[in-house]
Amino acid sequence: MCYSTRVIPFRLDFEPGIPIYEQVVYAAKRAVVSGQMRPGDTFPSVRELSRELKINPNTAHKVVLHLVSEGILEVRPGIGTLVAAPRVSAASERSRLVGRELEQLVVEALRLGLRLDDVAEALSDHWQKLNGASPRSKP
Amino acid sequence: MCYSTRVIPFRLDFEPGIPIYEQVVYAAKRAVVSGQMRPGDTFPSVRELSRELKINPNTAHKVVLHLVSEGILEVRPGIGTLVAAPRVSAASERSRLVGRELEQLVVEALRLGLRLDDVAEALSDHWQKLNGASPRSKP
DNA sequence: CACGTGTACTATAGCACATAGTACAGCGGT
DNA sequence: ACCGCTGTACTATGTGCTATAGTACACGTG
Repeated sequence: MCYSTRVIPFRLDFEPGIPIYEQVVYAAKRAVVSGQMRPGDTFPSVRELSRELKINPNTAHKVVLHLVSEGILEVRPGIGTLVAAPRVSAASERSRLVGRELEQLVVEALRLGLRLDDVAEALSDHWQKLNGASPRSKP
Repeated sequence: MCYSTRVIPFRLDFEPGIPIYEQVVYAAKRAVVSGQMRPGDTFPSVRELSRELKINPNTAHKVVLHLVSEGILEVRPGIGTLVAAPRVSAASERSRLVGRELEQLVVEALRLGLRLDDVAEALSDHWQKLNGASPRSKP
C-alpha cells in the first residue's frame, strides 16, 4: 500500500493571538488569489488539513466552512472540496474594503508617520507579487 | 452648580463582533491622526468615556491603557490624560504595516476582483481626507 | 466492502471580553 | 483639611469564542 500525502500548498507558522482557523483561512485565500491554487484544483480534505497542520479536524472543518461561505471553495460531499471559480463579489463587500478597511490602514499608516508614496508603492509591490507580473489594471 | 459635560470628540455606534474597547481605541486613533484631537489636548477621562459611551469604567480604562501603550496618550495620575506628541515609530511597526497588513488588504482586494487603480485611488482619498488637504507626501 | 470524503453532534477546557463593584493615591482648588 | 475630579488596582461573575477530543453517519468511487 502506498500513501500519497500531498503537501498542502501553503505553510503556516501559527502566531499567537490570532485564531488558528483565521490564519489558515488567510493562507488558503492567499494561495488562491496568487494563482498557487486554481479553480478546479482539489483543496486538501478536512482530515488532511488536520494532519498536516496538526490542528483538530473540527478546526479544519471550520476553515473549510469559512472558505465555502466566502465562495472560495465548493463542496462535494463524499468526494472533496474544490477551489471555486471566482464569482462576482457583492458591491457591499467591495465598498467595505475600500471604505472601512482602507481607512483603518490609512489611520495606522498616519499614526506611524508613513508617507502616502511609501504606502502606495508597497501596495503596488504586493499587487504585482500576488497578481503576477501583469496586474489586472493597466496604466 | 453647572455641569460641563464636554462632548467627546468621536461618536460610536458599536458594531457586533468587534470588542468594544477596540472600536473605541480606533475612534480615538482616528480623531488624533485626523487632527480632531491634537497633542496637548485633554483626552476624556475614564469616567467620562464610561458615561458618554455607556461602557464600563474598566473597559474605558482598558482603552486608555492601549492608547498609552501605543504612545498616543500620556497619563498624569490625578490630573488626566493628554494626547501625546507623535513620536518616531518603530521600524518593525512600519514594516509590519507595509508588509503583512497591506498584503492582507491586497489579498482581499484581489479576491473581490478589485483593480489596483481603484484601490490606489481610494487609498489616496482616505489619505487626503484624514491628513488634510495637503498630504505629507508630495509628488 | 473498503477507503476515502464531508458533516453533525456532544462534551470539556481555556481565554478574552465586559460588566459590577470597592478602594486607594494624586492633584488642584477652596 | 476637604472636595471633586483624576488614574489605577483589585476581586468576582457571566458570556461567548476558540480549540480540542471524541463518536457516528452519509456520500462517492473503486
